[in-house]
Amino acid sequence: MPYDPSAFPPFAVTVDLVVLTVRRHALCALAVRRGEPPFQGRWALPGGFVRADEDLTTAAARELAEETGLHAHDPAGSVVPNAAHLEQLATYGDPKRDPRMRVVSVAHLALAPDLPAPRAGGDARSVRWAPVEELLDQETGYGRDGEQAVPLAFDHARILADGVERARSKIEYSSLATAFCPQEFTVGELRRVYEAVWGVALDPRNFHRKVTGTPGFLVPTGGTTTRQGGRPAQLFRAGGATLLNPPMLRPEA
Amino acid sequence: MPYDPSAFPPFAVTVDLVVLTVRRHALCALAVRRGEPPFQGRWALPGGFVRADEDLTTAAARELAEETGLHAHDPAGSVVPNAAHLEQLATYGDPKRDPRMRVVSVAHLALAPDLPAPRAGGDARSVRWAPVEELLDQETGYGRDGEQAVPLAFDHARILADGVERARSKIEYSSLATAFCPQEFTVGELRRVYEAVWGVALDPRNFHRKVTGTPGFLVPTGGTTTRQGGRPAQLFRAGGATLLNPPMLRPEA
DNA sequence: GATCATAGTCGTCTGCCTGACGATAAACAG
DNA sequence: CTGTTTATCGTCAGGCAGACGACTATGATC
Repeated sequence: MPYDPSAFPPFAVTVDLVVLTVRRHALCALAVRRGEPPFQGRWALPGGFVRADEDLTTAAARELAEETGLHAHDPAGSVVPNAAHLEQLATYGDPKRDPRMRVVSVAHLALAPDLPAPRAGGDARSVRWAPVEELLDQETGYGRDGEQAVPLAFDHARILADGVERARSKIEYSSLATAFCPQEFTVGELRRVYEAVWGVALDPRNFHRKVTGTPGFLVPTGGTTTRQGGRPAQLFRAGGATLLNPPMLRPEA
Repeated sequence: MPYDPSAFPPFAVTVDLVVLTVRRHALCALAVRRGEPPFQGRWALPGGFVRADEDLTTAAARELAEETGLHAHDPAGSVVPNAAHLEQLATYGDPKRDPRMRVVSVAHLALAPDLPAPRAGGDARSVRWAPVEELLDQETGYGRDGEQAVPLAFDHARILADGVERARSKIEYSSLATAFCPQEFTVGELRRVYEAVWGVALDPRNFHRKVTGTPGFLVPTGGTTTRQGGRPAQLFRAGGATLLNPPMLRPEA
C-alpha cells in the first residue's frame, strides 16, 4: 500500500438534503436561505456537518428533523405519524465545490406528504417550499420573479436535479409515490402525485385499473372521502409491497 | 446556523471499488489481500485514500488503473481499448467501520470484460478474481475451500452485495451488460453475461429476438465468429442506446 | 465422408398488459 | 332539476413476452 495512514488529507463531511413534496399539483423542494458567506442570501439545500460519532443516515435524519420536524421512516421501525421516506442519494466531492475548504457532501433524498407548515428552527422567511421547476430554471436564468432568479448555492442545483430524477424514476417501479400521500388517500390523490412528479397527465381509468390491480400496492381502509369534490372516493393505505411488477409506465417514452 | 465552520470534525475519505467481470460463466469480483492490520491477511475490496486535490470519480479511476490497468470509460471521451464502465455506488460512513479512525468510503462500481491477467502492482497472490457467490457465502460461513472461508474485511461484504445488486438491476433497463463483453461479441456471449449476472437460464430464441429487436442496442459489424463452437454467429458492437425500453425482464419475479 | 453434438437464427401461437375511450355512478353548485 | 366534477367499471385492439417447433451451419467423432 503506497500511502501513509497517518498522513491522509483531512476532509469535512456534510449531509445535504433534497426534501420533496407535492403541493398544489407541483413538485416542490425545501430550500433555505443562506445567512452567511459564501453565497450569502442565496437559496440552498438544507444540510450540515456530520458529527464525529454519527452515522451518515443518522446525520441526515437529524438534519431533516431540525429543518422540518419530520421523522425519518425507519424501515424496520414503528409507525410514526408524518414519517418521511429517507434514502441516500449520492456523494459530491469536487475539490472546488466549497471555496472555504475541502468538503465532501453525502446527499440524501427525502419524500414527505404535503404538511401544513414546513417551518424551520429559525425565522420563517429563511426556509420555504419552492417548485423544483422554479429552482432549476434559475440555473438557466429563467426564474419566475426577480428576487429568486438566482442559482442555488454551491452545486446544489445539480444535487437537486439528481434527486428529482431519482424520485421520478423510482416511483415507476416502487410504491414510493405513497410517501407523498397522507396515511389515507384516494386513487385520484395518488394519481395527482404521479402527474405532479412526472409533469404529465394520466388517464384516470387506466391508472385506477393499474394501481388497484397490483397486489399489495393499496389496501382499502373501508372509508370514503369527498374532499376532492365529485363522487366519493374509496380511501386506501399503502400496502406492504415496495416493488411494482410490472412497473408503472411513464408516458412519452 | 448552529455550528462553527472552523471546528468541523475531521474525516478520512476513501474510495473502494467493486470491480465485476464475468469469467467462466460466473460473476466475479476483484479482491485484494490485506498486508497489514486491521484485518491482516483477509480479502478486501481494492481502494485507497482520496487525495487532497482530487475529485471522487478521479480517485476511483486512479485506483482502478492502479489495481487492474483498466481505464475508466469516459462518458464523453475517446474510445479507449479495454475501457471499463465506472459509476458511483454509495457511501459508507458508520463511525465504527474502521477501527483506526473515522473513515467515510465512497464506493464505486466498475464493470469490465474478462481480461487475460487482472494482476496488480504487487505480487500476484495478493489480488484475484473471486466468484461473488464465494465471497458473499463467506459471510454466512459457507466458503468453498478452507483458506478463504473468511469474511471480507471491514464492511466490504455489504458494499460488494450492494454493487452486485446494482449491476443485476441495471442490466435490466440499460445496455450496461455490454460492458462485460469485448468490443465485438455475439448474441450468445451477451446472453451468457445475463445468465451469469442473474444466475438464471434464458431462452436463446427469445433473447435473440429481444436484443436484436431493440433499436440502438446492437450494431452488426458484418463479421462472424465460431469461437463458441456450433454454427457461426454474427458479431455485434454496442450501439448508442443506453436505456432499454421496454427493459429486459429478469425471470422468477 | 456420414453422423452427431453444439450453437445460432427464424417463426408461430397464446396470454397478458396497456392505451384509447365509452358509459355509469354519486356527490355538489346553481 | 340540471350541469359539473370526480370516481369507477367495461370493452376493444395492438404489442410484447414466454413456450416451443423447425431449420442452419459449423466442428468432432467414428
